[in-house]
Amino acid sequence: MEALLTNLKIRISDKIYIKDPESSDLGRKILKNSIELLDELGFEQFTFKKLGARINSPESSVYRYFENKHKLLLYLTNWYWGWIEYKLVIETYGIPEPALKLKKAIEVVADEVNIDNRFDHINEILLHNIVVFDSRKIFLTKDVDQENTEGHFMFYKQLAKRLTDIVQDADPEYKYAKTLVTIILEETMNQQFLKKHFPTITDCNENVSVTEVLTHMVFNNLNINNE
Amino acid sequence: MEALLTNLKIRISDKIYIKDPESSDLGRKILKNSIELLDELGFEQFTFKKLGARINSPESSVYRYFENKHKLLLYLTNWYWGWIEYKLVIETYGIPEPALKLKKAIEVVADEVNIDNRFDHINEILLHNIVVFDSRKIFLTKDVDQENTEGHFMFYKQLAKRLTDIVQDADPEYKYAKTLVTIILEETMNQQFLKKHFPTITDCNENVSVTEVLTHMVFNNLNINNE
DNA sequence: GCTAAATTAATAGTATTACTATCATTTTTT
DNA sequence: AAAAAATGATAGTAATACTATTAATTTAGC
Repeated sequence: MEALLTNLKIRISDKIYIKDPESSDLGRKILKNSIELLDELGFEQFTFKKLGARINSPESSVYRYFENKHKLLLYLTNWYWGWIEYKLVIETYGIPEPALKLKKAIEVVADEVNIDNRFDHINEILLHNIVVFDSRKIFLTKDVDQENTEGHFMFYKQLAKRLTDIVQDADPEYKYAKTLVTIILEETMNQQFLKKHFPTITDCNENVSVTEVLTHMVFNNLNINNE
Repeated sequence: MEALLTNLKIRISDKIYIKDPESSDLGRKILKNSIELLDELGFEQFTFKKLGARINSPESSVYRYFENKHKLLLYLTNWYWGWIEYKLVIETYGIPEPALKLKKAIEVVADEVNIDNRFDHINEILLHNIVVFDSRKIFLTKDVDQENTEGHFMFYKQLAKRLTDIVQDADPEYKYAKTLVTIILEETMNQQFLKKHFPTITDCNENVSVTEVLTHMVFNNLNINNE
């Protein structure tokens, strides 16, 4: 099965890029190196000029792929959520029991990330760091609403919807499934951030995983027969 | 009691500003107008030049109070959390019953904000909008760790600690009090944000308040006798 | 009420960022 | 081999995020 799925492509909306970065050597080089550079510098310090210097291309060439660095970050986070959704579907497909399915779903979202060899030139571990650190910045701008109508956050919303269905399947009576799901998604990232930078105000640490805490919290909230 | 407390001052660490903005007319003008302008423009579009234009002072005068706009935002969010902590102490002081105290605490953190006449030149409603929208940006920079050691996030951590004690009082057996508290704090803001910009992925709306949902979730998690 | 000290205004200047434009060169397609 | 497309090399602009300097004004101490 693994072998069959090589050279998969996560399809990102063409409104996010000017020229599909997956369609050329330079484009793929931009993706690979922007992930590495974003991880190193953070979003604020990252510039197309620095990226250009790193790949020995003028910044104007980068601008032929992405309008600006915000769109590039948008591309990468969409890729990340698309990838998580993809893993979610595959890994929960064969599980008939709703509670077990939910348990697995939380693992897919919250567990530590490993390199996925099916996708070349994307370092999923570094990308995960970027998502933890910078992904909220794509929402938190004055253009949210317009970007939202343009479908720039589709993958995230789609993933939230899919998870909501799983929660609702596990407990059809539960009233706040949507909020519970956004808490799972946001707090996965937030708790990972706190664990690293503010260890005194979180219970997550070397021995207690984010998955463990969130799973506990979710199942405590739901009313589930067999668990 | 209200009257007694007029002209209170929330003490912000002097490492955050160059000159105390509460100490002069110009300083207070900077605070008042930066809150309004940040609310209008958002953090990214806000500049000291625009602020200067609004208050008819050169930007160089603003730089005498704050090193840069990041520090200004830090000042304002610290003020906000200091204010919430202050309200928390006052409003929960007389409540002996731990569960009720916790209930009240969540209200103080998550309820809609009103103008507090004890603090002139600070519009708490606008400030709350800024906190919902921009406050995460003070953490999410490459300098977090250094800023943290310099005590720039004291108010937030202090508030988290105080809330953790209240949770632990209500249920001494609960294992994940710290994480529960950071979820209350962050999701207060996140759910308010979603309610406004992504209503399809949250249960919070006109009729269902953020306080209600978070309270439900917290109490569902804890093991509490009388409630 | 005067002097000194501190604060603010007015103005100019610099390095960096976030782009856009142009044209030459290389690569790809047919 | 010619045409089309992509990339490189280079230049330029407006805005941002500051720093510096000097003049004018306000405030504080006596």
